[in-house]
Amino acid sequence: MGIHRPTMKDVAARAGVALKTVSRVVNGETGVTPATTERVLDAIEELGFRRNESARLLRTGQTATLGFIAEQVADPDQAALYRGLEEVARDQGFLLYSGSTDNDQDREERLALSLCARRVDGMVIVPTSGDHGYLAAEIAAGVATVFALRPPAAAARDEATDRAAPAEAALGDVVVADERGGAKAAVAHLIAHGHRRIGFLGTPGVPDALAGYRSRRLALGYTEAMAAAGLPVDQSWLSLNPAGLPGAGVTAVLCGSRAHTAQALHALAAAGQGDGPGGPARPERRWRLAVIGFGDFELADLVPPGITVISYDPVRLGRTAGELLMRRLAGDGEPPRLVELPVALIPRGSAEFPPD
Amino acid sequence: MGIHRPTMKDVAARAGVALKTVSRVVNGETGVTPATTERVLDAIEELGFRRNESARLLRTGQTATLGFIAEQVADPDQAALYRGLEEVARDQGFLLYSGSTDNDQDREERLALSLCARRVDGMVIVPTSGDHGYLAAEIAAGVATVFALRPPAAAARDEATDRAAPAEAALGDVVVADERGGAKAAVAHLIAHGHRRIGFLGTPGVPDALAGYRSRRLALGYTEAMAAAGLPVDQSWLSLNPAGLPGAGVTAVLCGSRAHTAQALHALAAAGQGDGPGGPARPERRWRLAVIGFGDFELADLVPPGITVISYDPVRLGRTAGELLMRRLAGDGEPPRLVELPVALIPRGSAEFPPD
DNA sequence: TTGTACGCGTTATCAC
DNA sequence: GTGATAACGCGTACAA
Repeated sequence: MGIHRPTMKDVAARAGVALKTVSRVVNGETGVTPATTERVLDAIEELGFRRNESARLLRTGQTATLGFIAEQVADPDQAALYRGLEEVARDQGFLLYSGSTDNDQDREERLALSLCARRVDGMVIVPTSGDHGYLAAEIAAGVATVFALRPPAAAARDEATDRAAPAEAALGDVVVADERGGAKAAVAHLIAHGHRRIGFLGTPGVPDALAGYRSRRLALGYTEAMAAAGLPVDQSWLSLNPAGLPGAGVTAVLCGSRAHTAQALHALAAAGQGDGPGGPARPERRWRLAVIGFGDFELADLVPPGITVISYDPVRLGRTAGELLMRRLAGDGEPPRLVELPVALIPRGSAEFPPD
Repeated sequence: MGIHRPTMKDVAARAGVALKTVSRVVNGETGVTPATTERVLDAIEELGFRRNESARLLRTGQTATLGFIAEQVADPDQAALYRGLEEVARDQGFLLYSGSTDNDQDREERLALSLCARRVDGMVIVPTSGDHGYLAAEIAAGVATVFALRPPAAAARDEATDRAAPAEAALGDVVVADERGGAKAAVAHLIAHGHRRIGFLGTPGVPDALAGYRSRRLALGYTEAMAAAGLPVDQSWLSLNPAGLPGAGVTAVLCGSRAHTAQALHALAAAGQGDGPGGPARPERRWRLAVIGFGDFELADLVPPGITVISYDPVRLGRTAGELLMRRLAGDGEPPRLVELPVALIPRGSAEFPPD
């Protein structure tokens, strides 16, 4: 509003000292008489002065600020990632800007450039699928950048060989979860329990969303694990329809996201004995299909028979991203790293039985 | 790093014009020859110039920045709240700082004052239970402030009469969910299904956490609803132990948080027929206790027999908070408002049957 | 111990 | 149309 916040100048005038003396007191520098200090502090108190950090940071050149750009900050995984990043930021005295792209490349670019215009020291970005060339100039100008949960321009990546395109690889560090390894472990788990006809429920065809990237990585691991076991894969198993699950000809299904897990469980519950979630007449017949989901969720152990999931630690992922950022800010000039965090299979019952 | 980002001065030198001309071009002001504009734009391109927003904002006085201070940003409710706030912020061209207090009053104060020192235009705060007098000076200086999910210094509130202490009420607008009304509706729902001995599982004794505040509000509504129905309340029903639930002498229980809902469900599953979540021998006997939770969660409909919850719309709550903030920034000088958003009972099965 | 002069990168007020 | 010059609120050399 029109209210004029007191500045150091005002404080100096009130205390009858020079600007620099106020600055000294505020910054706790030595070389000020206790008496003057007292006068300055009194003036600060009376005026309700609070140093304008923006002005200070303009002068000193560093902002002690990081940016977090997610596809959607409120998404459980990304919120947890944020949490890990915030831990690091807080410990190091950094403040955090945050924003969601909702999977819109223009929005990502606007957000990122806005943050750069405010001179954040670094950014953690959950990238959309688009091109990230617009960042090159900013990164070259010194804005440390870490990509999280997926690499930038994954479309340009050779996902089969897992080798990143050199240009994109040079943009910044990347921290991801090992979805591919997780899918392998899940399929191996199912095979160990006797399953042979295993399907995948996801959206590998959606290029733009984080969920699409994950689906592709999971599908890759799935395909590799099936091939390694010498099992044939019907192409329809890779494009399963939730509603048609019960008659899809598979005895087990790997779900690419929480949403897909929910869809599968709903479809199976509905197909059970037609009696809905109120409790089937023959509950032991309800779980003919083994289910493994990607992404843990609240009370997964209470959904009968307990939902087996592949999960990772998104908080740790965020912490790792933050630490990489800090290393860069400390002057680390090594080439960009790709960090792949392990995933874990959490068996709870929905995948620990043989096929019919 | 040591890299010198080009400034308007550099651009001016390169284009052979004055500083002000560059400023004019950058801001799209009228009165510049197309030829000069061209030269300036070329220089901008060649140098990779990007305006330093911090410097601009220092000069203009407004930062177009809001702050979001949560107990924990990654908490589902608060992440959703953030999302609603971000919608409003984005539409109005504001950037967002965010941070978590982890329920530590000092941390809240440090965060809030840091944001004020950076001259945010407004803040949305999920307050800790402590005193918020430290904010008075900032609010007086023009920082619009909205408290969300709980009022500041709830301890000083007369929770029985629901009247806020005047001093705290004057601090800023407040947006909360009507937990009290939700508890009333839940208890009435249970009574309508024939229940008479109804318990409450929560942590009303924890003063510091958001969960504690919610528990107290829910317990208040619970008590009122029981009294209104002329039903006696055994004091032990207000301090239930999850493990002792099956033998607590109640036929229904209202849970104060997702965590408590989970505890109750686990305890009941364990007590069921001793066969765990794998499926009870007599599933119809497993739900002797009616359960209503506060706070919806993923796949609540898949936990048999479907978990009935009281829920509200945290995204809407965040949007409301953002809109209140915008109204204040637009110059609204009305006395602080208390907005109470309605909650809804979502019946799914766990509370829709009579007592044994 | 304290103060002066200047610069950070931008916008705003005037002249020319 | 264009350009000096001051100003925003603060930090830093260097002088007093």
